[in-house]
Amino acid sequence: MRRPTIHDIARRAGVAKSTVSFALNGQPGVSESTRRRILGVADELGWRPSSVARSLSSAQAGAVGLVLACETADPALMRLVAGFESVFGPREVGLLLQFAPRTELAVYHSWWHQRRVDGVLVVDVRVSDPRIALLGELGLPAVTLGRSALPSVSLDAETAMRTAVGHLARLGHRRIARIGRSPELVHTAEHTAAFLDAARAMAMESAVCVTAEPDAAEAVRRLLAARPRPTALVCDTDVMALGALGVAAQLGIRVPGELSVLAGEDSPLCLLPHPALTAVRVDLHSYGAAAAETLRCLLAGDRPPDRTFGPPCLVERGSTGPPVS
Amino acid sequence: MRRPTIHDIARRAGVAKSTVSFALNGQPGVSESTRRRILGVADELGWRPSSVARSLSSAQAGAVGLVLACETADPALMRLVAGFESVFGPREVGLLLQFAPRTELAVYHSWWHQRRVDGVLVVDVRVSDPRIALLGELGLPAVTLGRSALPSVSLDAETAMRTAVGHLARLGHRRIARIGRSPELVHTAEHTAAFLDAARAMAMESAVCVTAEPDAAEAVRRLLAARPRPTALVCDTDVMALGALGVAAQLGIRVPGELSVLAGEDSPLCLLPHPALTAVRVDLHSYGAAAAETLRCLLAGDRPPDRTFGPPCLVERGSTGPPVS
DNA sequence: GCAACGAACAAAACCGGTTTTGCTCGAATC
DNA sequence: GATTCGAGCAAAACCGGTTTTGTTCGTTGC
Repeated sequence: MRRPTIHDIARRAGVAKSTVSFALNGQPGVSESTRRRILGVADELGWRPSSVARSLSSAQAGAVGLVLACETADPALMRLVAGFESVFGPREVGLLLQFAPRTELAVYHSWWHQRRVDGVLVVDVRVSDPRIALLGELGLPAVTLGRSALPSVSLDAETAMRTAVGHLARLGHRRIARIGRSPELVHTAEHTAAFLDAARAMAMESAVCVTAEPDAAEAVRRLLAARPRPTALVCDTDVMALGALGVAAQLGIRVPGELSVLAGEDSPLCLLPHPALTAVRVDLHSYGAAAAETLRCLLAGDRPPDRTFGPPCLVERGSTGPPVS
Repeated sequence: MRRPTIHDIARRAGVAKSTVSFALNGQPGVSESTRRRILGVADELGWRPSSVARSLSSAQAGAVGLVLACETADPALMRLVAGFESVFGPREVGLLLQFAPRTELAVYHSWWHQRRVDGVLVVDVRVSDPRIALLGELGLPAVTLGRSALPSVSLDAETAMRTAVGHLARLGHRRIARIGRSPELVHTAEHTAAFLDAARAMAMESAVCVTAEPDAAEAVRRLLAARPRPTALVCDTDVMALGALGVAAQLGIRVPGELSVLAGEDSPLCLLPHPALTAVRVDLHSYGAAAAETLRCLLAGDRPPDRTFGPPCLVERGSTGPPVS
């Protein structure tokens, strides 16, 4: 099947191809009758613009990029990506995905040189992240999920942690712990600070934060080996929360009686175990969409304000309850 | 930062831009000394080809597409995608992702018209899938994951189910059940047939297959309400298996004593619960890579043979054991 | 009645590559 | 010594759009 070009339309309508271009783009300089004739022919031929040709002359790639560092199939990421897509998809802006465990910087370089993308979304921002500097240097428009020197959209860690810790406080917990992802992540750092703040505000007896890297189950085991043992555990991700439930089951610790488990993100996974996981729900799809919207603004030439996304809300299920001493 | 073009190189090296193109692409017709000079200048200027310009003249998009129907964040999908990427990423072929719950066909049409992609990968093939017909009609190169009229790579359902059922048979199970995804999926249909075959071959007393749609937990509950109750349950996905463990816990059914649970795919999720899930391991990353490799052949002009990927292997963990009557 | 103007369109340049064609010149052939 | 021939390169066409520049012609103003 041969795809029609504006040249074909021009020939068929008996006009110059520049006229066709003007007519199709609603530019002035074409009489109404000619415009209608051209649109008719274009429709008849089933013409659609070649994104490549348009990109070349407009110097716009018509795509945005996302580089993923981890090969670990984080379910949460997929929902973020779906959120990105909900903004760009309908606008016919492609979403280019690349996995690059250790070569993220090279990918950005490559994309920029090849003019493959108009902008990028950056997830899992680290403290003093080299990507931020590079993107600024290249002048490649970017929006980060998590605060950075670039335009960003971030989660409301304070409210999230106040919600989580407040819930546990109301249930009567006095010794709480939290397990998060790598401490190098801005997300983790912010949530750790917010967790400790909230714990102080609620006058917790103890509040400790540990990292799930490299082995989340081992980290949970160590936490639960402490004496006195924390009676509640806030897990940054739902996967960690599932893991915590597993460790508790293995150690014969009853949930929620002897240990309350709270997931810092909600997803269908939280419904699977018994008891189901109480979670702080963040709408990752909307979060992703908000980031995409911000990038869209940036690409349109505005300087979008940094946004905080939220607030999260608590979804109470069976994995949290009053501590039994 | 201005990006250098071959025109810049040509001016600097004092040659025509066609000569630069030949030199950079290793074409004959350029003397060795000129070629070296041009490569030197290109290197000095930090030149990289514009993918857009190259696409326009070569009539190749330099990208392949993937349309996802489901917004449900299936962790398995991410690993497949990572597998695709492991083939295309290093070759600087972009992976374009689009979520299109009900407009998949429109996306293919649009991509084809816009010349956005050179080919597509199709996941979750359904019986009599309209996408297959459309792709054939458009002549858009495609590889399906799961058998179809198009070039495909599929899983070895027979071996997988023989492995799973054989394991259960050796443990002494006589009444087994299986829960799978939508029966419309080719993947499900093939695994159902293979499961029933294997059950017959092992002279099972009973072997029933149900679908997890729309509510997997409810389906498991119904299965476990049957009398006599099946003593083992094969779950097509690891998420379903987690759900089955949850339901069993809720009903007070001990795993693996009263019910063995086996996951049809392995992932880190299988390690989370206690007992951890015995699984039939399929390397989804390699499976995705095999599909991508097949598409690459197709794009290179070969007609690749349909491949079966496998065989899977059994990873024994705690969720399966001899039935206690 | 003639210059000035603007509407409507054609023609051409451009984006940054690839590919075809054409030209020049030195070496080999007869 | 005139004729091929081919190596090495320049020039131009091309991909399919967008954008700038030119051209024609009817209308308006003085």
